[in-house]
Amino acid sequence: MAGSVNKVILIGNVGADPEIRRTQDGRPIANLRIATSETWRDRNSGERREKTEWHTVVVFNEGLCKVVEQYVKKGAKLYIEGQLQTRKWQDQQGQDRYSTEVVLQGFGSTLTMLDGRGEGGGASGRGSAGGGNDYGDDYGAPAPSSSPSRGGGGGSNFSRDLDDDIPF
Amino acid sequence: MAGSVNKVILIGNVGADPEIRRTQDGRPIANLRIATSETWRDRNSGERREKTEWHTVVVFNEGLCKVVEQYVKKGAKLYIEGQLQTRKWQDQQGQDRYSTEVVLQGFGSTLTMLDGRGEGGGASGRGSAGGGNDYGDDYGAPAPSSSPSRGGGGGSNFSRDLDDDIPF
Amino acid sequence: MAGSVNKVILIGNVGADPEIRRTQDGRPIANLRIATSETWRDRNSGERREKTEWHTVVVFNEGLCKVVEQYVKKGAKLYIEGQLQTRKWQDQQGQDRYSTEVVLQGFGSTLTMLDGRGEGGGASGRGSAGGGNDYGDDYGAPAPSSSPSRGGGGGSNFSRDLDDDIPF
Amino acid sequence: MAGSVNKVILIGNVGADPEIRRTQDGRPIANLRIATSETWRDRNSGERREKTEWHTVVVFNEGLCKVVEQYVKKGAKLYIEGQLQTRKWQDQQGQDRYSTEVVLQGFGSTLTMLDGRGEGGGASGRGSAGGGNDYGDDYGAPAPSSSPSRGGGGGSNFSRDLDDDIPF
DNA sequence: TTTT
DNA sequence: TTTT
Repeated sequence: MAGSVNKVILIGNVGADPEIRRTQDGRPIANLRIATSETWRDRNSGERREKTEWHTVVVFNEGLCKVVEQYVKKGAKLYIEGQLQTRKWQDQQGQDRYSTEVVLQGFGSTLTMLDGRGEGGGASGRGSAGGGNDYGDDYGAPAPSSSPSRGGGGGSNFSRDLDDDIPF
Repeated sequence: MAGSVNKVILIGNVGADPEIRRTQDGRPIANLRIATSETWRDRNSGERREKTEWHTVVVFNEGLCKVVEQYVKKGAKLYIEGQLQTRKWQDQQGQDRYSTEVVLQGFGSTLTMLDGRGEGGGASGRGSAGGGNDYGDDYGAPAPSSSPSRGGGGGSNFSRDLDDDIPF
Repeated sequence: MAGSVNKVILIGNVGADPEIRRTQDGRPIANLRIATSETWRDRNSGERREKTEWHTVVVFNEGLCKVVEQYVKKGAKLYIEGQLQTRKWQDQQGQDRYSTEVVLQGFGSTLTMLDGRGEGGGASGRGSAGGGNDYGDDYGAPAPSSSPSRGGGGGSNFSRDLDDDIPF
Repeated sequence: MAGSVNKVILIGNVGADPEIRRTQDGRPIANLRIATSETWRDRNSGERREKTEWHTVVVFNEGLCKVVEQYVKKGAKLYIEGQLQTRKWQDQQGQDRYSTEVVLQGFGSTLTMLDGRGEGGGASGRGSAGGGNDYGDDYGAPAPSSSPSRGGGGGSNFSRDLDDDIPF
């Protein structure tokens, strides 16, 4: 479909240290749980109320996974830009189940640390994405804020991620 | 949590005529299924490939529900701005299940028709939201593009929606 | 025009303490300068490079102006959601000049503090916008994160701001 | 600055056929004027009012420039995702002037046609950006919806665009 | 200068 | 289940 947009923007806090798994062919996948919350004052009682929403974020991009692995800890405040994706799976009873996740994978996906933790000596913006690979040519301090690399090394992660049916 | 953002932006097509239900106290809730899709060219085969993602959109705002009811039909192209929300429910076996939806409810939620269908004589932007109610003071043709009303009549839909545990 | 979107999202740091002015009829207007920056590694030299962009942000909303006045100081990190607006003015030679600003005024505009400074005892999200006025019914600590109020008191700021030709 | 975001999202109509210029070294730059507008009903008079905002959009990305050149005509409805950028220039009196533009250049920039005009036989989403070049490997119908290519041919446009001081 |  |  021409003219389609699927974008999620979150600013929230990481609920637990991220898990990093690997596909059979060695590519990393990071899983994050991020909380966003709203507070408001109840019209009747005047009490302050809060509602927290938990989001599952899945990072397929190799460069962003490195950032997650090195810098993102429980409690970190992140800016996330990704896409909504619902995947189907079977539970133990063989029933179809669906899980919706915020996926950071291809073009336009970003993860930025907002609380300045873990910065190993240098700031980095998305501009660092200008090279073929955000991190491979980065011999100095790694980048705590970054965008996915594309077209690096043996081909784009993006198209392969869509082609393969990665078991996750 | 101060400093939290939970935002979803979609541009896609409606998969079926919307369903409008009502809560016990008469407020409307509209359900939409929206498809977004990406196409790309496979690196190896050179073939064009496509992946469609389906999103469930739930509209709690009364004014937006009217717009949905009157103008949104199967096939319509929409711009949606809402929030991610996951709700828990029990299946027939009594097991916990979770569904993630794009909710249009409070501040910042928008729904805009992008294909010009169904426009009953007048355009309307989000500026129409300046009044106490987007539609109540709209003596002419209703607005196919709009933002939620707030503070109208007997209280904010928003806080009541969050307070009540609406069975949907 | 039906189907129009004009949205700016910034995360950056405030360059100087904000200025608050007032219109003839007493409504506040806050001006902020916000810096965003990108860093990247030069492909040839391998050096890290940085480019900073400065944005002028104008806050018309009364509630958001209070937040700015009380909490936003030089150096604060903010999340801003507003609209692009270009206004025409005459310089001293009588020549037409144009200035483009990020305006926080009506529906969908937000300002959120991301560094936790200035929080006077309670967090507040956009949910607080559910009432007729975000701050007037806020008997406790004011909210450092908020969305514009609408429809409060003597009418909507939004429509009046658009109707009036405020000299700013 | 770690943790910086500079994003503009527009949906609007193109006011005139785009202009395409070239830098000394042959790279294309497209200029677009895009109108967004809001309509609302005046609180007092009840009249419908409209305000149109004009945006200058500058496309540096080579692939997106091709799309603009081939498909974007006066009147087209576009979705644009870019960055705010203010550049300084001197007028004929030697005075400093500033122009703020929405720049489509590097990571995260997108241009999508929303009205289906000009589509030469095949849809293309941002997924097409998975390859080294969005258009170079596209021997079939060109893509009316696309994302910038990166890392194609003799280096990233992005870093060179930032390095060079392109006279535009 | 667009669009509705 | 949409759209191209």
